[in-house]
Amino acid sequence: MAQALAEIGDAWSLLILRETFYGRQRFSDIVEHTGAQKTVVSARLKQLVNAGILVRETYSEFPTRHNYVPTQKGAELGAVVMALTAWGTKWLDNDHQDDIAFTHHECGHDVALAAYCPNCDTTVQADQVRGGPRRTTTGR
Amino acid sequence: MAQALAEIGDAWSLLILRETFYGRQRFSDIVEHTGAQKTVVSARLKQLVNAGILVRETYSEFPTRHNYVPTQKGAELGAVVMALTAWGTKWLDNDHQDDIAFTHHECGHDVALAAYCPNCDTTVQADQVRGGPRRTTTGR
DNA sequence: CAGTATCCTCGAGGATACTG
DNA sequence: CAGTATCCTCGAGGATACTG
Repeated sequence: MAQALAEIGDAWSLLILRETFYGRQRFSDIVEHTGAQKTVVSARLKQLVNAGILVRETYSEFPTRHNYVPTQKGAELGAVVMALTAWGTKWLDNDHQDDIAFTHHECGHDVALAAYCPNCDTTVQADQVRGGPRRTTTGR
Repeated sequence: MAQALAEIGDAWSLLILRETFYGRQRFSDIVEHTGAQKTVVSARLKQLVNAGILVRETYSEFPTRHNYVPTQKGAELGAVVMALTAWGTKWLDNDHQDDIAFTHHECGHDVALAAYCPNCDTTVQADQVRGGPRRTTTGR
């Protein structure tokens, strides 16, 4: 997890990534919607492209226009965004202006994150989930 | 989500929180296992307690000993930790020394995060999930 | 629009030393 | 052990101006 956090960088990266999920994939859109400085967006975008989380696609040469599109690796950070959004919605008295909705493509309904136990083949309530160090053969 | 990120603070907070999930709830344990400076841990702990994510429990007066225990609000950040860990495991070639395992209390098996559609009453594959702005601003 | 180049400030966090 | 107090450095990011 520490490495995941290092790879993502910081909050700006996640905010930028969310914009690309929305379909806000152009530089100016991202700057406008995240409220970050252009220099910051520029730096994060580079970092995210470098990490293989986004790809830069040039869709117009004259004038120069790029889209920053999530890769598979980037798209799978959607779970992190979902978890964060769900938590914020539940625990923070925020306005939901900028919230992202994740919907089931087939039926159009909102999906939620849930813990799933492959053994019992059921979703598991949070209070039935225990966290602990993963035991490896290499030990401590 | 922006507010959630603000409330959490930064990567250190999440790393500290994970330790408390483990059961590493004492100051020195946290310092040792996160590798953060004592000043940093002290600051983050204060911030997390203040945000209602952790509570400080004194379990010994002489000598002074405290446990930092996740509240319900804090425990529910487990989903964020799970999402981050799962992503790191899949996409980063890391060593899993410090990984946290989340298990189904009833059967002891590992649980995974999944998107769940209440409408269809099924878990939904990632590629069947679409993200979009919640407020109907017509998308573009 | 889509950035890069500079300058400058300010605060986070490392190191170290101290207290209860 | 469980922190707090200081000092100091260094780099992130705001402001502003520039290029293609």
